Amino acid sequence: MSNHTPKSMDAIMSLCKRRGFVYQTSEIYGGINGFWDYGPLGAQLKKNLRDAWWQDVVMGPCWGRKGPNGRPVSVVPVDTTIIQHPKTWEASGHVAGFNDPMVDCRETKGRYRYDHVQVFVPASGERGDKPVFAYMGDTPSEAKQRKKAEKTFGEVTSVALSSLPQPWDRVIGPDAEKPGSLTEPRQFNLMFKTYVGATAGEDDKAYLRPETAQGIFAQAKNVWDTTRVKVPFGIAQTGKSFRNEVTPRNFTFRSREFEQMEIEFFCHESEALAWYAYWRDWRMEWWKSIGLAGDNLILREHEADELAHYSKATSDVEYRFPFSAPGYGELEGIAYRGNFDLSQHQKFSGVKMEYNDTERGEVLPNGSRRGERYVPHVIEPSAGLDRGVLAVLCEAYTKDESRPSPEFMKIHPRLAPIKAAIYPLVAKEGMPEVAEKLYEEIVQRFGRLGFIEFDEKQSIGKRYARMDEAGCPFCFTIDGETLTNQTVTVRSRDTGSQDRIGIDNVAGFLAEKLG
RNA sequence: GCGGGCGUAGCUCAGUGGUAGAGCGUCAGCCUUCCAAGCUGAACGUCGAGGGUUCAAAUCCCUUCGCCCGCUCCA
Repeated sequence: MSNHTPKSMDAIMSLCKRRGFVYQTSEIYGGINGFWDYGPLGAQLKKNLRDAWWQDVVMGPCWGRKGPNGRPVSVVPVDTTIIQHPKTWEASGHVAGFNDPMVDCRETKGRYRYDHVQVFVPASGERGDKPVFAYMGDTPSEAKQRKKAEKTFGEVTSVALSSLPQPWDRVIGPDAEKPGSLTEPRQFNLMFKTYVGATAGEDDKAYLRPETAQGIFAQAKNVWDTTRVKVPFGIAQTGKSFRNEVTPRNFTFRSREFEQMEIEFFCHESEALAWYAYWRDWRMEWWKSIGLAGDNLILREHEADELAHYSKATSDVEYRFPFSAPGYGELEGIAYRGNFDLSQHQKFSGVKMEYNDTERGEVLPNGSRRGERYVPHVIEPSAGLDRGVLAVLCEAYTKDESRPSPEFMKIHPRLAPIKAAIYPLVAKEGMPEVAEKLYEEIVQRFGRLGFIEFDEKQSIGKRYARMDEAGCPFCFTIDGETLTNQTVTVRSRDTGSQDRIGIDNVAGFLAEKLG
């Protein structure tokens, strides 16, 4: 199982196109880098995944399991705008973080964050005409360059590249052999910029959000002021975000426009680590429950040196995509962010982000509590919806040359865009009429979950094969026997097996299988 | 952003200077009482786009866009 050959990404992409899961955006104009559209089946698949998340996170959080405080988990939704006050992104750190100047190396083609490049220079300060040695901290270049520098100068000291005057003719790049290969620093704007107002100028510039999280943080106070929620509780949101990725790559995995499913779960600092572990473990189970079971899915705890400065713990749910194998690509990050974000908004907006927790503090004579005011800590399970769809597609793609349909999609019934197909075995002897009647009943009952197919054309094998590629889990076929004993066959996509059930039991069968 | 590969029908690909092709899919008809994706037929292409060379360009040259792979990046 663990050493199966990776699936072909090309084959998956071909199937996605020809069955209408994913198309390239603006394809008739030659496409545009980093943007993808969903076709009919893809749009429904994506909606089903989003709905599954919403159902399990907002409507019935964590499958009704109690939290570490012994109470049901409480989560409420919001829907915030893509364009927000520009100060939002100053507070969040994105304006700074998304504007990192980079330097390139002409010799090695390497690229480095300008403010992270250090240089070994003589400790004496006497440099003369000799070259100095640039490096990136905590990379192999550090030891290597230090060795060379010490050989040249003896005792060395480290200064920031930015402290040296340009052009850097005598600077040897971190991985280069010759001096003078580093370019001037260049700005990369990773946030999409736009202008608010029809006659807007530079003063009216705004950004398309690079994450949905900040809309939640910015409205957290409104939510606890107006909705009677009590800490601990979560706020959830799905929606589009935008990042001008340097290198969009790997089909839809790194797109410039993408959809997130984010939870910010607010709690008291003393309970935060327990909640962190709770969310981390449940989110992992959730991904398994929608069909990503097996060794392609892992939960990876970040090492201390990998953590953002404000995070006390972070883990990723990762999937082994065909293009990342044998490595993994991130589906969801679960981060304990302290109270960094709310504190930042408090600082930048001047609005107090403190929650008045009336269940804490000393007990007063009348039996109530004095209360405790604090800026809540937050656990952030942040998932990529499009990445989830991609993982589901990759996991579902199955090749079996022994079948009439050598390629088919084993999409979990809960997510499958086509839930069921109703077929007359042949288009005669009254079978189409019976099938149509069943079809109408099934559409009535299950049509809100996904597509229900009806088809009486061509041979039954051809129709089954077509459903295999579309990922439809069950086909119900009306045959001659149906007319005499009121039974139909259920043909299962994954095994090709057939079972007879009563025509009256079809709805019950689907209700059980579709969840 | 750099380097490499690729771009011809919905999909997979053949065609390397001289009338745009195949298989699959799609559609129609036939056949078919459970894999018959079988049979017959049909539709579908400014050969990614723009420019150039040539009597003639899918084919050669330049530019550009997109996809894939490797670097780089991923707050």
